[in-house]
Amino acid sequence: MAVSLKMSSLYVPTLKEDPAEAELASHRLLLRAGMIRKAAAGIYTFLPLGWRSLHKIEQIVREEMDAIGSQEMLMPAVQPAELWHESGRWSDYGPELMRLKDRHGREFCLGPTHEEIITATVRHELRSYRDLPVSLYQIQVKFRDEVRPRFGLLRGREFIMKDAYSFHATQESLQEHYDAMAGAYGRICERLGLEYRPVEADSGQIGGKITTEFMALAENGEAELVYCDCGWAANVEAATTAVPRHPAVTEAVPMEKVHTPGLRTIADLAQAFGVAEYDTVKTMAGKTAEGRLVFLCVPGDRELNPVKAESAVPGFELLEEEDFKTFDIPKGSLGPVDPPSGALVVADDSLRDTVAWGVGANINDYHYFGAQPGRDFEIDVWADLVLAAPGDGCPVCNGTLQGARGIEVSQVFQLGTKYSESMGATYADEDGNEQPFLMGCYGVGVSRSLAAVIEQYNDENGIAWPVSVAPLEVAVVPLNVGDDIVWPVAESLWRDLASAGVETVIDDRDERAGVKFADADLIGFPYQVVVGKRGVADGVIELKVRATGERETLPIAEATERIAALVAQARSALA
RNA sequence: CGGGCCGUAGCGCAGUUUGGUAGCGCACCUGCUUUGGGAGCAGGGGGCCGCCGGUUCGAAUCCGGCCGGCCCGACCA
Repeated sequence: MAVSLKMSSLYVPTLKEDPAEAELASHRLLLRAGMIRKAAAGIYTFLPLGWRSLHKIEQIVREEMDAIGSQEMLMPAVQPAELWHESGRWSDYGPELMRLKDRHGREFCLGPTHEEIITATVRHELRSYRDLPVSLYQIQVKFRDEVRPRFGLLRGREFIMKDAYSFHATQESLQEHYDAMAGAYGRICERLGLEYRPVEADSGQIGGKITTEFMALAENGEAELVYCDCGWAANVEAATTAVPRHPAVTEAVPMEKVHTPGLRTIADLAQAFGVAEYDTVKTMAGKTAEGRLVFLCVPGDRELNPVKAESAVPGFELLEEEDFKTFDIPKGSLGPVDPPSGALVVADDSLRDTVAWGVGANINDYHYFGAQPGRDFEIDVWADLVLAAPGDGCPVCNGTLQGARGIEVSQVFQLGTKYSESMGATYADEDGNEQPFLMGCYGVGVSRSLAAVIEQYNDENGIAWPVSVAPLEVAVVPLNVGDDIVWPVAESLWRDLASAGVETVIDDRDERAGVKFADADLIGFPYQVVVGKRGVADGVIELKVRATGERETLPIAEATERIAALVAQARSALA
C-alpha cells in the first residue's frame, strides 16, 4: 500500500499570484506551489509537499551512497570552536562561519561543513592501516552566513547537504573511492532527471587539489562553464587550457606611438582604429601580497581569469580605484612598454607568437601599435591567464567549446592530508610508522538540487516534475465531489492506485474544475486522472501527462492497471 | 560593505509629491445562483500604514534614527 492522501486535508497553501521577492522559476514555484515558506533571509521552512520531494532526493542520495559502501551517520550541527582552531579555519573561514557562545561564554559555530568533526571523531578509533579505507556520510542541515542570500533554495544560508568523508592509507585507495563517488554523483543526477555536466573545477588557493563539480545546466545558473562534444567540460574559472580561436600576428612592423584621446577601453580603441579587438592587447593592473605592481597582458578580446592570475602571481589582487592614483598609472592606457620601475610584467601564453602588439603607452591618451616583445619591451613571466570562453578550442580534441551556465549541485574533492596533518589524525602503516590519513570529501547540495530540478522542469503553468522527485505521483481529480456517480469512481481509482503501490492524492475539495486543474499543474503531479460526469457516463476517465500535456481516454476498468504501468515505467527510467 | 529601490489586510498593490484619520484586486466568512480550465451577484470580517523619536491642532504622508527586505556590484563558491 503506497501513500494515499486527500487534498482537503493536506497543508498545501498554493498562491495564485507571484510573490514579489522571487526572481527565479524555482524560487517562485516553490513558494507558489506551497512547498516552502521563508522564515528569514535565506532560511526556509519545508511544508509537507516540499518535504516529500526533498525526502525523495535524500533517499536517492542515500541509496547511491550505500551502494558504494559509504556508511550513514549523523554529526552535530553545533560545533566547538577548539576543533576549528586546530584546523586553522576559525580564522580562515571568515564571516561566513556563524559563530555563537553558550551561557558560559564558550565559543561554538554552526557547521558549514564537517571536516573538523569527522577528523576529530575518527582520529582516536582508526589506528591502523588495516582499518582503512573508511567512508562515512550524513545528510544534515548546514549553515553558512552568506553575505547575500538569494534565489530561494539556490543560495540560502541554511540548507540541507549530504556530506561524505573518506580516509585512506594510499593515494590509489583515495583515487578509487573518489572515482566511485564521482560515479555515484553522476547516477544521482541522472535519477533526479537533471541534465548535467561533470566539470573540471577551481583548484582554489591551495594548489594540487583534485576536484570535480557536477553542474545542472540552467539559464540562471551562477557558474559559467565550457564544454566539448568529446565530453570534456570545465568551469570557466578552472579551465586551465584555453586554446584561443584567433591566430597570432606574425608580421613585425615598426612601433608607432599614437594619440588616443578619451579612448579608455579596448572596444573604443578597436573601433576608432578599425582593428579587431583581438588585434590589441589589454593590460590589467594588480598587485602582489607585498604590494608590488603587476601588469597582466591578455588578448584584447579576452577576460582575465582572476583565479589563474593568482596562481601565476601568488597573492595577486586587482587594483582598486585609489591604487591607480597611488601607483600614478593611467587607467585605460596601460601597457608593457616602459612600465613603471619595479613592475612585474606577465603576459598570457597565447600572445607568445604575436610580434605586433597594440598596447597602452603608460602615458594618458597614448597607445603604441606594432610593439614587439624583445625589441620594444620585455615580458617577465609567461602564463596562462585568460578566462576560457565558448568558441575556444577544446584542450583534449579538435572540437570547439560551447558555453553554458550551471548550478553546482555537488562536488567531489581529494583533500589529501590537510586536515589529518593539522589535527594530528594518524594511523600506523605496515612498518608501524604514524602517517596522516589521506582524505576525500564529497558534497551533494540536497535542497539546492530540489531547486535545480525545478529550474529544469517548469513551464508557464507550474512545475513538471520528473516522477522520481515529484511529491506525489498521481492526482485523481473528480470534477464534482458531490456527484454520486463521479465520486465513487474517483474514490475507488484512488484506493486502487494506492493499493497498486502508486503514490496517489485525490482532490476531494469542493472546488471548481479550473481551480483543481490549475493547482494540479502548479504543483506538478506527473499524472492527473480527471474523472467527470461526461466521461463516467461513457465508462471512461481522462489521463493527463503533466510533462507533455498529452491526454488519453481510458476505460475505467483498465485505468488502474494502465496508470500503474505508466508510473512503473517512468520510475524505472529514472532508477 | 558601496549603489538603486521597497516596507500599507494572508498575498499582490494604490494612496505619500500637495498632511485632514485608509483603499483596490485576490484570498477569507454568509446566502443565492453556477459547476470540464483560477465563477457571478449580494452582504460581511480583517490594519499599531515596519519600529522609535521629532515637527504639527492633526502624520501612512514631512524630518531624524533604527530594523527588515529586494535588485546590481563587491564578497563567497
